[in-house]
Amino acid sequence: MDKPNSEQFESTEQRIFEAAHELFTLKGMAGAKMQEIADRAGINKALLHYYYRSKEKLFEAVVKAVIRKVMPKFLQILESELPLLEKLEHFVDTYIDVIRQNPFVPLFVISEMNKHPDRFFDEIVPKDLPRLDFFYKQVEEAVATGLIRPVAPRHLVINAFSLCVFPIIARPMARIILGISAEEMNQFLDERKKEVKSFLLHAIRP
Amino acid sequence: MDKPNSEQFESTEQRIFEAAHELFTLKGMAGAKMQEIADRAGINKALLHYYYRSKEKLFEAVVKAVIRKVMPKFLQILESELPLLEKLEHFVDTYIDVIRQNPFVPLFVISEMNKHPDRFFDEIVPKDLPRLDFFYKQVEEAVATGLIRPVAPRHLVINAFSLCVFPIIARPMARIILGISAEEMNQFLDERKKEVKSFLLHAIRP
DNA sequence: GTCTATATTCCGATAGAC
DNA sequence: GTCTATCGGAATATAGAC
Repeated sequence: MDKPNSEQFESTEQRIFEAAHELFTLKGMAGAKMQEIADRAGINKALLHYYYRSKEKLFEAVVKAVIRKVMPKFLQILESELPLLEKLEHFVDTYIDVIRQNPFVPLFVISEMNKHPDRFFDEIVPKDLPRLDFFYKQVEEAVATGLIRPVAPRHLVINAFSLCVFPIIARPMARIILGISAEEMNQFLDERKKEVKSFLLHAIRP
Repeated sequence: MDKPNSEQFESTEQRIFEAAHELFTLKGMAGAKMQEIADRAGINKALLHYYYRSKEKLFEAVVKAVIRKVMPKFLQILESELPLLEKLEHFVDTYIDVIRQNPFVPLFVISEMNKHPDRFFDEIVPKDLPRLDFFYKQVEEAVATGLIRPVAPRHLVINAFSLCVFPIIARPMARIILGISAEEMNQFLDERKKEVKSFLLHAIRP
């Protein structure tokens, strides 16, 4: 269907996007160069401008896609119909899995959000993001019935995110803090799902 | 003692360093420009090269200073002689305070560590960093005496760091997750010290 | 030590042939 | 749609006067 180039199963535009995604998440907006992106996509620099008008636009496209893909996913888990404790376990399991597979994405998003906070709130974050109303209600009910001790629902959410994300995005720093080898660090992260679930559930038990 | 310039109480070299510190932590190596740094230091671009040979060297100086100043500080708290539970509370209190005053430093360190992990382990991280041997022993004893439930000491350390650091460095993201205003986010972070301490201590109680 | 002026390299963007 | 060639500006770095 396409040009008979050996590896050209995806469209050029798609290949550009993927190369840009990889390099932007790795090096940030200023650090990634158009030439590099073109090289990785296996095309010429001029084509970048043909498909996306400017570096700025290309960057925006990547940021927007990442945000719109990642953010709703985890909020939806929290808003699902699962019972509270299973839900928290499910959240930890899937979240840690996804982040370990894409370790640079969260740090990229956090960095860029800090550099241009206004842009994100005005343009990039989808207006229809799930809110956590159901989750909050579920927590309050669990407190009322004595299933868990009294906890502030918002802090519980952020605690769950923190415990999952931080050790992975700050992996080299964690290695230094713990004073362990790369090998041991891998093992440490392998234990992480079990440990975080245990920690979370113990923290909120009555 | 110096030139009688109105604001020149610190040496030029120092002013350059501080300007560089500010801009590098804010924008990263690629994002900060030499011209900007010179402007903020109130001197000429050429002087940057007189004191520090290149942008690369200036950047290294900043990174090295930040790491060597910040990292030992918190490890020392964990290695202090305080009883375990008070120590954890003290750690949370001071750590959250410091990070809220310098919200960009941890993210900067984490980002740069991810970009050049080897450099850090080889050159930048001080060889005499405190190790957490005493802390680990203290945790094991607390488990043995029944003061706390059985927990993996390393995960406890990283959990404490995660809960303190993440919400502050990922502040805009946290705002989006929680769907709250800037005002409410401030209040949320004000509650944070209390909530983290409570969460940590509940998580490890027998 | 500090400045102005300039060299040099790099990078984003465009023109124009195919 | 894709390429080569090139422009124009920005950023790092140096030369040289004071």
